[in-house]
Formats: sequence, structure tokens, C-alpha cells
Amino acid sequence: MIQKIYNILYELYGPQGWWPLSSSGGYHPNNYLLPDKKKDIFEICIGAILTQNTNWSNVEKALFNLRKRKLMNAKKILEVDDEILAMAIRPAGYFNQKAKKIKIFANFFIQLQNKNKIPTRKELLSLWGIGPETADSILLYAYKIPTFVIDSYTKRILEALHIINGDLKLSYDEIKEIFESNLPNDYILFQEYHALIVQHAKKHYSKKPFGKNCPLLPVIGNGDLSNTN
DNA sequence: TTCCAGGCAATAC
DNA sequence: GTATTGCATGGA
Repeated sequence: MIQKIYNILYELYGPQGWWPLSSSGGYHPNNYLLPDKKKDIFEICIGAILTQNTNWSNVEKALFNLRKRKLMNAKKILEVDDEILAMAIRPAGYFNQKAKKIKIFANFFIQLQNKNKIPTRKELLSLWGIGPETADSILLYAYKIPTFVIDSYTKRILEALHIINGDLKLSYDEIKEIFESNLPNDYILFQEYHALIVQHAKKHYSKKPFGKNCPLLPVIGNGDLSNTN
């Protein structure tokens, strides 16, 4: 079932090429070696924080401002005044909170560089401002670690398809496990699948009634709560 | 004008 | 332990 949904979405939309990177002019379908530079890895991490409950077009404005001010760099982020940073990322909303989150992450990022290591999920979750979705996005898209990203769209679609029951209020990790236990452990597949879910949800699950004209519903939505295969 | 976006932490119950 | 609230901009 989980694999089948992926096949249908891929057939519908094709490769998505997440994460969008400014250095490659946005999305980069079929180039799964990216990011390959420290600056791009950092940009993905910052973008993952900025996009928390925020439209990507607003995040792009904030990222543009950061590049314009030569702040797309962990050391510079730590040096700049909180208020300057907050104003630069203002279009992304929640700018005071996010400025604080970005500073905390920049400090962590520099420590990673010094130790020449990649972050663990546990380390990321211990940072103020990094929750499960942001941690998984960073691991999957910046570091190519095969960990599945769950967002509100994912839950919305699974509920519409009756693969999960909204009343059961499954945890983030439980929903994540539904995907990971039914798919090969492949970061490219995980990157594309999450991106396809977002693409599909923007089209059919953004405004109510959710799932209107969703082509998955006639194929998958059979009301069987137990079958996640 | 209202609603929503690729959440998270703090607070209330 | 679970539910609610604050955080904020910009486009539809």
C-alpha cells in the first residue's frame, strides 16, 4: 500500500528534486548527490528551520536576504546582532523565535565542523527549536540519511486514505514507522516520497474538503485500517 | 476579510 | 500525559 501510493504519485508528478538549493537554481531533479558543499548543507538546515509552519515562498525571501547580507554561514550568523538577523528573516514569519533557533543551530553546526562529523537525530532533537520534522528534514535532505519525514500533510493524506485513524492520534514516530517498515531503506526514495506528498497535498489537501478530486482515493481509500502494506 | 503554510515550545488542564 | 496557545508574514 505504502509503496503503491509512491508509485502513483511518482507517475503523476515525476521526480521532485528536493531540497531546493539556491546554488542550483532551485530544485534539482535526478541529481541525488546534492548537496555537496558545506554552504549548501548549511542552507538546507536553515531552510528547514525557516519553513516551520511557513509557506516556502516566504522562506525563499528570507534566504535571499541572508545571502544578500552574506549571512549564509554559521560563523557570520553567530556574529550578527539578533535584531539584524531577525529583520533579515522577517518574511518567513515568527522571526524572533526563528532568529534564536538559527543562532542555536549555527553554534551546533560549527561544533560539528570542528569534529568533522554528521549530526545524530538525538543531537538535533536536543536543540531548542528543532523538533522531529525539522530534525528528519535536516538528516534526509542535508546529510542524505534515510529517515522518513512526516508532516501535517502526510497525516492528512493517510487519514483521508484510511491508512491511519485520526482518532487514534498516532505519534510522529509511529507514523514514521509505517513508512520505514514498508519501504526499502533508501534516502533517494525517502527524499522523493516526502516531496511528492507535499506536492500532492498542495494540490488536493490544502483547502477543504481535503482530498477533493484526489486520484488516490478511488484506488487506495478502501476503509481498511489494518492494511499498511 | 479569513484562511493557511513543508512546527515547535511553553503553558494549561 | 494530552490539549491549547503564542509565535508572524504574505499570498490566495
